[in-house]
Order: sequence, then C-alpha cells, then structure tokens
Amino acid sequence: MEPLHMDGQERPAPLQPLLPPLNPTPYGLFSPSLPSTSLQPSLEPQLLPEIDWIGLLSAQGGLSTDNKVAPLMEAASLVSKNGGEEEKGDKDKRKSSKMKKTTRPRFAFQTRSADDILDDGYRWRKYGQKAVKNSSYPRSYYRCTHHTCNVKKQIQRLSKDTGIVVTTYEGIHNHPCEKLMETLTPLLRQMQFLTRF
DNA sequence: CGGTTTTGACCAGCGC
DNA sequence: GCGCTGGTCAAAACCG
Repeated sequence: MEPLHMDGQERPAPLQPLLPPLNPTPYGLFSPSLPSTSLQPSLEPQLLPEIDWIGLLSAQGGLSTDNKVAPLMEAASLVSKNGGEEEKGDKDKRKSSKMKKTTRPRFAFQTRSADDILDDGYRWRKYGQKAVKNSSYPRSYYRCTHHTCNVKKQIQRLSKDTGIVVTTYEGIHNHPCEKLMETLTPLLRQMQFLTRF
C-alpha cells in the first residue's frame, strides 16, 4: 500500500499545545453521557513529570525535548500512510508501520477514574498490553473495532497518582460514534415528528 | 459460536 | 553489533 499523503520524507511531527479533552473531531470523540470518569484537562495545572509524555506523544521519539513543558499536546494533523484508510493486515504492513514515524493526529489527556477504560462511545478491542519502563502499571493498547476505522488508543495509569489514567488517542474516527447515534436517533425522530406541525 | 481479552513471541528503532 | 524498549501479532482462553 502506498501512502496517500506522503512525500516520501519522514518529518518530525510539529506538536502543538492542545486544549483537551473536548477536542473536536469530525464525529466527536466523547459521548455526551460520559460515565463516572471526570475529565481532567489542563484546568488543573499538573504537569505529571513521571509520565513519559515524550514517549506517549512522539511516535518513535520524534519530539524534541523543548516541548516537555506541555503535557497535553497533539501531533501534526498530517495524514499518515494509514491515515483513515484501512490497513490490510499482513506482516509486511506490520513492518512498514514500524518503519515510518507516524504522523497521524495524536493527543493525550488525563482522567481521574477508578476505571482504566473510559466510555467514549466507541467500541474498542484490546490488542496488547506491555509493561513500560518507570511505571508500575502496564500500558494497554486498543484499536477501534469499526471495520474501516484505524484509530488506536493507549491507556496507562500513573504510578504516582494511581487515580489518574492517561489516554492517548492516535488517529481520527472516520465513522459516527455509535453510542452517540443511539442516544440521538430517538431524539431526532421526536424532533422531526414535532416539527411536522 | 462469535467477539473480546490475555499473553508470550516477534520485530524495528534507538542508544551505547 | 548488542541489548533494551515499545508496539504489534496471533493463538489460546474466556465470555455472553
């Protein structure tokens, strides 16, 4: 598979400060009915030095150390080799995906929750778990279960403050949020019915 | 029985 | 070149 929007040159993803967590995406990342999870964006100026933000946000270490000041950032919105397109799975693809630095949209935020997995309305399938250095908690890897969607997320709990979960999203969903649609459909129907008169 | 989770193995990048 | 680390695969186990 040839990259759609690559000029053949890898480039470090220009990271920008982000104002999470309600980062607007084409279909919205978060359902309106977020559960017990309390989102904790930059409102609380915790820098959480024990989190490896560099590692989380820069694929293969593409972030310069100058950016350490901003704990919550997103990567370039460049579309990568896979961006939005489904990835035909075979081992060559796996290799090539490691070869290139990912430039997909990528951002992280922290939540204070007893549950590792916050319900963002999408369906995820876990495909891996790894113990990470300098953390007593493993990092979990999830992939969106939608056929054409290649969005991934990583979830890791802080070792210092075990109440805080760091979620890193990579990519943008190319389909509507199922739960959101479930919630909104009856409302829309009702509105359509009422506006007929 | 189909979808999801678990988990060990594999692989590539990076630093030394 | 080698070891470490992070990310992914895939088979087996698990679950509703």
